[in-house]
Amino acid sequence: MPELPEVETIARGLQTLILGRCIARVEMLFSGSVQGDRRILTENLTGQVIQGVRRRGKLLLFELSDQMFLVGHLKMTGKFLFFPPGEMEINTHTRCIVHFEDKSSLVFQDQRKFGYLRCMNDTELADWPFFAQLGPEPLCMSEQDFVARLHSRRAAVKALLLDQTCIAGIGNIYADESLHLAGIHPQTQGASLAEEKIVLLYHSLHKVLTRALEAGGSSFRDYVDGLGRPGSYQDTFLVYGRGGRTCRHCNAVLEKTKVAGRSTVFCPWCQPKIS
DNA sequence: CGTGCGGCCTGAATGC
DNA sequence: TGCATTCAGGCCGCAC
Repeated sequence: MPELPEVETIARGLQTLILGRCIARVEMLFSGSVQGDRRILTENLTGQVIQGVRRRGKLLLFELSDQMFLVGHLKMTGKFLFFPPGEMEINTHTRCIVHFEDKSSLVFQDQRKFGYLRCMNDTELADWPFFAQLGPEPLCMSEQDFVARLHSRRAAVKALLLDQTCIAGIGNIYADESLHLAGIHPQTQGASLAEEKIVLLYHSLHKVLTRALEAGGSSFRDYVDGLGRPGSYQDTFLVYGRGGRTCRHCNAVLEKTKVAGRSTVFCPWCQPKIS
């Protein structure tokens, strides 16, 4: 499930691979993977040149000519794969192929069909509610802003980390990992957290995201970057996917519960209920 | 408005 | 063995 570090790794990798390439044709193999007008994607992109590949939250933004953007959300199983000329491989999960003029290609695969592509200009992008309502980037926001956003809410702190309008880019893996590092119980209400605890969480989140970026992301299930390479941060998971096993810090048995409808693992000793 | 939960989708893992 | 159930999870839409 690609979160901030994975999507950032994909964006950086694809940037070097497809910058300046000109789109010859966009081929949709499954129309359900397009949001909005499908014809814009298949008809209006021909001749457009890739000007940049960026990330905002978990969104991948391909910047094109004429203030146009090809926007992609990978959700859980989405992948963007680049293939040099003559090397393209497609399978039953291939949803869309962007053919470039030099015969190289960018393929969108998505087993569970949750992910999507959409094409829009800069104004439409800015007016798109999901994009407009995204919270700040965790690696760019200030400590004070982070404290203010969590301290003013009554929901469970884990639900707040997952709320993309509160903070953008965090998913289940990095929520659990950063809460563990900060020693905070995932069910704790934002408003009842001591300010110094929220500051600690801010720095823990920074640490976890930075290390995950250095590791090229996490490949717990099937994440790979634009060249099909997995990340390695899953080797250092402290809690995610480790329910029932022992805490690497104190040897207590890690508990598995549900918070905000998501499977949640935490250490009952390192992350006590009252913080 | 803030919060919580079901549904979407597929395939791997588990249960009987 | 074979069938049925459970689980994973980002985000939308709905109910309270």
